[in-house]
This record gives sequence, structure tokens and C-alpha cells, in this order.
Amino acid sequence: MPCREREVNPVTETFPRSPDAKPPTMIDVARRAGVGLGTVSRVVNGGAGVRAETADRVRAAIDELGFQRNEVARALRPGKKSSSLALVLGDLTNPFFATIAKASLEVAGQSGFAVVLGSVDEDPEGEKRAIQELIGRQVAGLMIVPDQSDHSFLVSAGVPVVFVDRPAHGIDADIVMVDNEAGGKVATDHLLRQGHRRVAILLAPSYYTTGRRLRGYRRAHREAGVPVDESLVVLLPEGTAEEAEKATRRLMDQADPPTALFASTNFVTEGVLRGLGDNTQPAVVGFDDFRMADMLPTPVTVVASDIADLGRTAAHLLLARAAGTDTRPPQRIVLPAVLIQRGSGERPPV
Amino acid sequence: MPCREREVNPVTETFPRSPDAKPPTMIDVARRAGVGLGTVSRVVNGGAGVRAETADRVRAAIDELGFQRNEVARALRPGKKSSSLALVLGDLTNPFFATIAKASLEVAGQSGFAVVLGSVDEDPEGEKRAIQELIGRQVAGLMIVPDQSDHSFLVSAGVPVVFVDRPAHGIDADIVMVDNEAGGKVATDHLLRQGHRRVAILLAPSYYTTGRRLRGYRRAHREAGVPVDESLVVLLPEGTAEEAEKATRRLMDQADPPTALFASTNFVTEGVLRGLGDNTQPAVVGFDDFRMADMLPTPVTVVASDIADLGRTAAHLLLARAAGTDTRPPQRIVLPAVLIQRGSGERPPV
DNA sequence: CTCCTGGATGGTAACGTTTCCAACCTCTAC
DNA sequence: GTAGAGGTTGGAAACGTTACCATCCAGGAG
Repeated sequence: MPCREREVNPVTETFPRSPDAKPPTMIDVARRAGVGLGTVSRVVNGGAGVRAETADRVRAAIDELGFQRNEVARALRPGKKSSSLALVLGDLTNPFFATIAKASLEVAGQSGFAVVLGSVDEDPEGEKRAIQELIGRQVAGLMIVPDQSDHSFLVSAGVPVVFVDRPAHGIDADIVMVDNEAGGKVATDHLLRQGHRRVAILLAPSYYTTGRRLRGYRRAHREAGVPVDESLVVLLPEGTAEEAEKATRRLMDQADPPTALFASTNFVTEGVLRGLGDNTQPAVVGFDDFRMADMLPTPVTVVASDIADLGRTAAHLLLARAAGTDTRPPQRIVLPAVLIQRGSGERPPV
Repeated sequence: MPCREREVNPVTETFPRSPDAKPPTMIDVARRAGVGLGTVSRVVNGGAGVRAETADRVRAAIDELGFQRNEVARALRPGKKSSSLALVLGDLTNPFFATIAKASLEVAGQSGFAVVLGSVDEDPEGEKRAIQELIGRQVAGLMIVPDQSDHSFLVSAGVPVVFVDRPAHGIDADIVMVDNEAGGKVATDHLLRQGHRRVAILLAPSYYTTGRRLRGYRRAHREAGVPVDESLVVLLPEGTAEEAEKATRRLMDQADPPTALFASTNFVTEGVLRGLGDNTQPAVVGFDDFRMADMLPTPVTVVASDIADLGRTAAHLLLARAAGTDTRPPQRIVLPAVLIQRGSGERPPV
């Protein structure tokens, strides 16, 4: 190949481009390096099948022009899904979701994948729309913390999906979750074993998950031979701390108040503690650990699982599915939940 | 236009496609509706300049085929940036960042924009790489919580940038931040006014931000005529709670311990509280509010600002920049920080 | 010397969309 | 009846990349 490298003005062509200039493309790089377009592509993608000397020249041109591969154009090619994963979940302000996001972000980043967050209104319709949009963005895979609506529209999307924390209706896909029933049972067992006979449970509305926790609660009662007072099973339509606070006050104000409370969610736990105020009599166990739990006046006993691991596992699984490495039938991965005793759950009944 | 609509098998062509079939394109829609490609595009983009009857036929075809616009192909067209914003920030587990993420996600979502999260290692090199990758993904704009490294490479990126919480070196761009100096001054004023003369400040390493807070701390001392004991100015290389805990213990163990502590960050505040343990003598003021702050044994006094508003403002500004609606010179928006008295900051000196 | 093999390289067709332009139709004005 | 305007429509080019194929060259085998 004769040297076709032309003399160029280093000021205009070197990296700090004038703001209006369009970013350089592979074609620019090819011209600059005096090679063909295909060769540039090969170098950019690892350089296999290119003479070392040629590859160096191309790399030099890339540096000089400040070339950056246009991921959008790349993703347009058939078969080449974009190197992004989508993550659809609820309120990031909830440390539970934030932890999942952080963990999956880390795992995805290690494989050169970005993570697109779906906007996360509470309504099912919003979730569906968000998912559709993400699919339109050609993400390589979806991680979804689903609501209880139908997700069958995903089966034809042609994108691998991993559900996190709870399964979805209408589709058989990978699911990574916590052992909710065992967690609910462990928490309730713990309270019953200390002699509590009136154990309230406050449930946030994440139907599947809390349903399982409630099931554990009931099973613990059954096995202990303690009847469940249905007035102590409280469903919170919103699941906010404020709601839980009010519900707790109502519970404690009734004629025969519970001697122990099991909060099914970290926000609910917060509300319960607020509702109890200075009343340090009732025992409290929360589901999901939270920051500062050990620093409160009475440190809070919780049933906790490794939420970061939840996110990591889901991301790893999804990446393997997206890469086609993992072709097993849909997996169901259940992470354990363990009891962390800190004080609030060890109070004896009055 | 003669009716060219052909008889098709509703089973194979209706929405739940066989899993291997490729998703339908505009061309498929055009064929199905018996119109041209351009017409489909016009309908998809709002339908201006298309006869109502034709538009209906196209929409019907879209529904029947389950067509979903390929955002990637759309973004490939020159000038059409993708409808995604990028958000690059630190540890999502930190409620400060999580709140920003949530707020900007909301605002972006309302405008039909998705948000891509950059993987956020702590090292500057990682941040730069993450940003470059996001630019390669043709995002319409960048929201960055920058570190102290040079960001001049962004001036030639041709993408609007809004910095959040702190300005960046090497580039003059929009910045939305908290009034750190005033916050630092208010907190220190508050402590000095109660007679504290030995006020320690513990600084997490977010150079610009904490520098400003320190400046407020110094200014408060100067105006009050109280000399600053430099041994009470503690820099924490990592800024973690653990580090702050150790540093607090060291401070309190020294011969002449401080009677008040100002923690420059929510994680640092947590560490300070842990470090003090049962010692309820020293006054404590934290920067940034945090969940449960009011529920600790002594509720924690903080200097706080509306972090969600920080994220919202940044997202709105960025959207306007991306749309070209806002062509003002780079803005500098500073949000106020107010003192929230809860108890820990109102303890008198011993 | 010729043929063949195999690695390196250049060129071109896709990918699915938007945008532009030309073509067409209908209607009004002359 | 013709011209022109204005509204609809179809078709093709372009965006930047990758995959494929053809070409070219060097070197070894016959």
C-alpha cells in the first residue's frame, strides 16, 4: 500500500474539534490512515486478521481524530443488539431498589454494558409503556421488578427477560428472588418462640412477595398451634411509611393490641417504629435490612437477604442469556433470608 | 389509491409472533396498509399531512402487526439524537445520588426520554470511559456529578452537558448545585452561637463541594472571632461511614476534644454518630438530610436542601438544551440549604 | 514456471428510519 | 379548457456500522 497519508492541518483535524464539526466516522479514520473501511472496522473490533503495522496506523488515526465508535449505528446491524441492558423498577429512593440498581450496574459495566432505567410510575400501564419503549431502544435484555399485571406481551419481544424479586404473570422467564415464605416464617417463628401470641403483620402491596411472606406467617402460626387473629393482618394499600405509621397506631389503640409486629418491608418497618413512638413494649421484626437499623433507640431485628446479590445474580444471568451462552430452560433462583437479631425482635410479651 | 390490501393469515401475522420472527418494520406496515414508506413514517411521527382515512389504515396495520418503532434506527439519522439522557453519578446506595436519579428519571420520563446510567467506579479514568461510552451511544444530553478530574474533552463532544452538585474543571457548562458555603456557614454559626468554641469538621473528599462547606465553616469562625483549631479539621480520604467513625473516636480521645462536630455528608454523619456511641455530650450537625435522622436516640440536626429539586432542575435544563429551546449562556443555579433543628445540634457545650 | 493456498485488504450491500423531492390528484381561478 | 396552488403520496438517498465477497499478494508445492 503506497503511502496516501496527506498533509493535514493539525489544528483543525486534531482532537479538540470545533464545536459544530460532526464527530469523525470510520470513513474519516480510514481516509486518514490510508486504509479501507473494512480494515478500520476490524481494528476497532479487536484487530484480528490485520497486519500489526496496519493496525497501528489505524489506531494512530483513531487517536488523532478522537474517533469514537457510534454505538447506535453498530446496534442497527441485524443480530447486533445494543450493548445496553434495561432495568425497570420502582422508587429508587427505596434502598431495596437502589441496591439492585447499583449491583446490576456494576455487573453490566464489567461486561461493557450500559444500563437504561425505565421510568417507573406506579401504574401498570406506565410500566408496560416503559418496557415497550425500552424494547424499541433495542436493549439486549430486560431486568424487571414487575407489578402484578400481565406481562405476556414480552414473550414475543425477542429479548431475554429476567424478573427480579417477584415473578410475572403470563410469561415463563428467569426469576431471581428472595425466599419470602421462609423469611416470613423465620420472623414469625422467632416472635412466637418468645411467647408472643398476638403477632400483627403489616403488608405492603407487592402482591406476590407479601403474599409469600404472609404465607410464612400463617404457616408459623399453624405449626406452633397459635390461631391467627385476622384483625392483626393489615394490608396497606400504598405501602408507605406514613400509612404504616397510622395503621400501627390504630393497632395499638385497639382493645387487645398485639404484643409483636412484623413489618413486611423496610418502609413499613419505618412506619411501624414511628407509629410506636415511645412505646418500647411491642417486639418488632422487619423484612429487609436498612441503614441505621442498628442505631435506633432499640436496634431493629430484621429478616434480611443479600439484595446486592439479587441484582448481581440477575445481571449475570441476563448477560449470559443475551450472549446466548446460557440456553437452559427458565431458571428460578431463590436467595435465602436470615434473621438478624438486634434487640427489637427479642422483647418478651407483656 | 386502489385497495391493495391483501388477504393475510391472521394467525401468523397477528401480534403474538412466533419467537424467532423478526419484529415488523415500517416496510411491513407499509405493505400491510398498502401505502408507501414515507406515509407510515409520517403517521408514526404524528400524522401531519396525511389524510385521516389513510392514517387510520396505517394505524390499524401498526396495531395488527404490533409494530414498534426502532429507536436505534431513528437515532441514526443525522440531527436526531436518541431520546435518552445519560446520568453519571456515584454510588446509588447513597440516598443523595438515588434521589437525584429518581427525580431526573421522572422528569425525563415525562418527556418520553429514557435515562442511561453510567457505571460509576470511583476512579476518574473510569468516569471518563463511562462518559465516552455514553456519548458513543448518542445520548441527547449528559447529566454528570463530576469528580475533580479534567472534563475538557466534553467541549468537543457536541452534546449538551449539565453538571450536578459540583462544577467540573476544563469546561464551562450548566451547573445545578447546593449553596455549600452558606450551608457550611449556617451549620457552624448555629453551633458557635450556642457557645461551642471547639467545633470539629469532618470532610468527605468531594473536593469542590466540601471545600465550599469548609469555607463556610471558616467564615463563620472568622465572623464570630473564634480561631479555628486546625487539628479539628479532619479530611477523610474515602468519606465512608467507617472512616468517619474512626476519626470521630480519635477526635474524642484527644486531650482537648471538640464539643461539637459538623459532618459534611450523610455517610459521614452516620459515622460520627457511630463513633460517638453512647456519648451524647457533643453537639452534631450533618450536611444533607437522611431517612431516620429524626428517629435516632437524639434526632439529628442537619443542613439540608431539596435534593430531588436538584435532579429535577438539572433534567429540565438539560432537556431544554437538548431540544435547543434554551440557548442562554451556561447557567449556574444554586439551591438554598436550610437548617433543620432536631436536637443533636442544640446541645450546649460542656 | 505455474498453480494454489491463505492471509490481508478494499468495496459494497445491508440494517430501519427520516427527509427530501418529485409525482400525482383535486380544486379553484382565470 | 388550462394553469396553478395546495394537499397527499411514493420512492430514494442518507445516517455509520458490520458482514460478506472479491481481489490481491506472497509463498510454497508441484
